[in-house]
Amino acid sequence: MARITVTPEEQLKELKRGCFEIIPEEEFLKKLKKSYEKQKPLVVKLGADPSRPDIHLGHTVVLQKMKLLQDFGHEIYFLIGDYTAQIGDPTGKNKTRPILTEEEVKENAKSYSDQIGKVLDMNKTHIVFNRDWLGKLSGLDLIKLMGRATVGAILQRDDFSKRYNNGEAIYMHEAVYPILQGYDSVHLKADIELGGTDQTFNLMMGRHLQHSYEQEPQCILTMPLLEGTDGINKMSKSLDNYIGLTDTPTNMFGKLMSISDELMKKYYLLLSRRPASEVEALIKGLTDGSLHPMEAKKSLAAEITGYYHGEAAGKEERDKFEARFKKKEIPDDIQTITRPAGPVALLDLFLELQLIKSKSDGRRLIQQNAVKVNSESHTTDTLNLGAGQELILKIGKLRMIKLVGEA
RNA sequence: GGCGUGGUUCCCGAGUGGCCAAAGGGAGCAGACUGUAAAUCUGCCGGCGUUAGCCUUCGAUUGUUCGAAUCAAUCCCACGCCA
Repeated sequence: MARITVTPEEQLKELKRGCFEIIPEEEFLKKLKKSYEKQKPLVVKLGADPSRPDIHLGHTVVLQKMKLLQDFGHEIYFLIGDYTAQIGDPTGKNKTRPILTEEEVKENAKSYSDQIGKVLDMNKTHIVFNRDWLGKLSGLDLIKLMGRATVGAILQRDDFSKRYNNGEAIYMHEAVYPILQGYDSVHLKADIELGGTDQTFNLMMGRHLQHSYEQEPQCILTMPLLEGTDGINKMSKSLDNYIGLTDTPTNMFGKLMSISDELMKKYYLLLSRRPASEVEALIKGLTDGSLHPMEAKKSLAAEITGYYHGEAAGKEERDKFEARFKKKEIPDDIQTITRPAGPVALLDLFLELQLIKSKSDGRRLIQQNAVKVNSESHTTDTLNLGAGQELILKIGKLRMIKLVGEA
C-alpha cells in the first residue's frame, strides 16, 4: 500500500509551486492532514479529451503536479472523457465533433498512456473512461442531473458570458458539458481535481455537484496556461504553436529555442524540474541581465528534451544545435533524397516533400531569394544535378534537404 | 410565430453591378538586422501557369444581366426585439 510520508505542510508547499490557485486552500490542507493521519491516499482526478491524443508541453504542466501527488502517495485517476468528447468542451470554440468509435477511443487511450507515462508512473495510475458511467444514464437521469444546476450558474462561466454578451450562439449541449464533467467527480468521489486555469469553472461545477450529492466537495488546483511557441496564445495543437512530447528531439529542442526570452522565464517556472531555488536564481539572472538568455535557453531546451528523449539526447541536441547555427555546419541527419542525374524540377520536388504548400508558394520563395543551393542563392526552378553530386538545398532557415545525384 | 440585423479569403473586417482574387489589420512565410529570441524595416500572402493568361472562391441553390461578392427569389444558419 501507498505510504504517505511527506508532511501535509510540505506537500502543500511543493504543490503550490508555480500553481495558479488552490480553491479553497484551507480545506485542501485539511484533506491532506486527514489523509496523512489515516494514511489514506486522496483521490486525484485529471480529465483528458481523447479526440486529440497528442500531448504537448502545455499538458505536462498539470501532469507534473499529478506526478508530485503520485509521489506523495495519492491515488491518481486519469480520466479519459470519451463520452464528453462527443460534445466537445466549448472552451476551444469547437464545432460539433465526430463521434469516435470504440477502437479509436482505445487507440487514443493507448497513445495517451504511452505519452503520459513519460511523466506519470503508469503502474500506479488508474485510467478510467467516463462513457462507463455517463453512458449508462438514461434520458431521465440526465434531466434530473441538470436539475442540480441553474442556467444562471452556467452563464457565469466567463466563456459563456462573453459569448452571450457578444450576441454569439451558445448551444445547449455546450452548456451541459460542465455538468457532465462535474458529475465525473461525483462518480469518482474525487478529493482533488487538477486543471488549467481555463478549467476553473468546470472544476468548480464538480464541487457544486458533489455538494448536491452530499459528498465532501473536491478541492481544485489550477495551473497557469502555458503559451505556445508564438508566445501569445495558449499552447494548442490547432494553433500549431505546440511542442509535442512525441516531437523528435531535434524539433523539440529547436522549438524550445525559438520561444521568446520573456516566455522562457515562464517555461522555467512551469516546466523545469530543477529545485525552486535554482529556478528563482535563473529568473533573477535573466531579469537583471547577468545571465545570457541564449545560454539559459539552451540549458532549458536540453533539460526538457532530456526528459522526453533521455538525458543523452538532450545534450546531443544541444551540441548539434550549436554546430548547426553557431558554426553553421550541416546536420548529419538531414533528409537525403536521391534523384537521377540531370535537370531536377525543384517545385515538383519541394511539393512532393511537402516543403512548400503549392507551386505558387514555391515560386514566390524562389523569387524572394529564399532558396539556397550549397549556400548560394538559386533563382530558377530547375537545378542541374551531376552524377554522384551532393547538394544541400535550403528554403529559408529551417527547411533543408540533401539531394544526391545517382551515379 | 412576427419584425429587424447579419453570414466575405486562416481570423477580424471593408467592399453594394464591371477598375475584385477582392481595401485594411492580425496570423503566417521570406529577406535585412540578430542569439533559429524580441522589436524594427521590406516583400509576399487562393490555385495552375516559362512574366501573358486561365481556373476556383465571397452561407446554399436558382435566376436577372454582355457581366454579380454586389440585384432578385427560395432555402439554411446566427443574433436582437416582440409573442
